[in-house]
Amino acid sequence: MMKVRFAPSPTGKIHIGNARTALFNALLAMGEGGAFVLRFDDTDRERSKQEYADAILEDVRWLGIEPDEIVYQSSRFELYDAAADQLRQAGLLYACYETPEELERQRKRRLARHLPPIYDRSGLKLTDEDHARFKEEGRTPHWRFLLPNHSGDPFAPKRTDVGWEDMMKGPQTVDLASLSDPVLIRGDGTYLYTLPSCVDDRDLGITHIVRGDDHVTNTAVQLEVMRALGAETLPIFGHHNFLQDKTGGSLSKRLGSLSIESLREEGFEPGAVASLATLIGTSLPVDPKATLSELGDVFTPDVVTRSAAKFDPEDLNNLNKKLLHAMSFETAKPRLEAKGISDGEAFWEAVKGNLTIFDDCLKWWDIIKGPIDAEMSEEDRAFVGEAKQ
RNA sequence: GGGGCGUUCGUCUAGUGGUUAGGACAUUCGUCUUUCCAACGGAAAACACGGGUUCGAUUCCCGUACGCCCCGCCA
Repeated sequence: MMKVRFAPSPTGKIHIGNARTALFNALLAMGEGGAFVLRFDDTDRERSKQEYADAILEDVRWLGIEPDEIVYQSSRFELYDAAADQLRQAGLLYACYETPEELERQRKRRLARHLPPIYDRSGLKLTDEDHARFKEEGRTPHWRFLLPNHSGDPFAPKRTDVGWEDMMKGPQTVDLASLSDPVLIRGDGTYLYTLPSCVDDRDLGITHIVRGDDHVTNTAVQLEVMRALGAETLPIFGHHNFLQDKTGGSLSKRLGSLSIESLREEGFEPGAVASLATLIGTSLPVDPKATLSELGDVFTPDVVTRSAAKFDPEDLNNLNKKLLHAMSFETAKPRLEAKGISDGEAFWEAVKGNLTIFDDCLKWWDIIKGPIDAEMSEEDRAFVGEAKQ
């Protein structure tokens, strides 16, 4: 059975770009009757907060995704410990004692010499005495995974292409010789996301992974970690393009107004947000769909294009407007009642298309809140007033 | 510095060695409607730049520019 996951780290609120990743996964699973796992990557105890996890769950549900399973990585450390031991025994996880400052210096030095800023594996050269001395000094190591980019001599790496068939980008290859051995465990003993992610994807039986294309090189590393852990079958990966703001900048930098939470509070329909998040950056027409299953009917991974797509929040207004226009009173009724409008059918019909003011009202409770009353004609004001009572 | 990916109407995109370069959103005009919205119909709007291959390049090749991503004890 197909099983997908959305794995945010609960260190903040999610925005429309994150929602896109969640939606792609959910829609993929939906088409195959698969399961959706919401996994909180909260191995960073400092920055992870339960309130963010709760907020993300609320956002995901608001978009129409009900997780079949919710997992916190913070409750699974024994599994990661076991995996780390397994790698250590296989000689694939080695201790290093460089400080972040030292590593930074080394990177700069290599860059200055026009060399790729890759870790030189000096940790592998440490003798037992070295380790004992560091231990005596009270220094704790961070641990790196030895990438299989050599034939026997780790100090003589050679081009090693790792490839996979990407659901969205087609055939991909990454040269492991162009990467540093990834740190799996920090000096303080906590895990970076790589190992837990691999362990969980295996143990939870994740079959398909869709995520942003900033992860393409990570995927090569993770495929190797999974192989080293003895995974019998590897997940199928898909990397989607990113959304940019109007100016071509990164979306995460202007999280505020585009967080799912604020869009919800502004009164946008979940269908409008989900439709835009899903359909922008694909070859599909950006048509509002009221439900996830309608989106699922048209979505397949191959419609996602390869380059970043500029995203204009204005489009949300139009989608929302269209959705409201098509919305029946039955569907709208609970929404109206929640706002304290008892006999709302006349009001709803008015909002849907019989009033001049509608053009200015992109969300129906703009009308109720009344800030635009001044722009209304006498007639319209009387009509709305009547409908509201 | 190295590597990867990318660049088609304002935006999201389709597509091709010879096409009127197609669609969607937005824009605009019109029809309908008492009016507005909606609906329907029409219009305007694009192949990043420079070389090369070719009878012919938006398409193939090389280069340039620009953008994004990766090369983190972030995810």
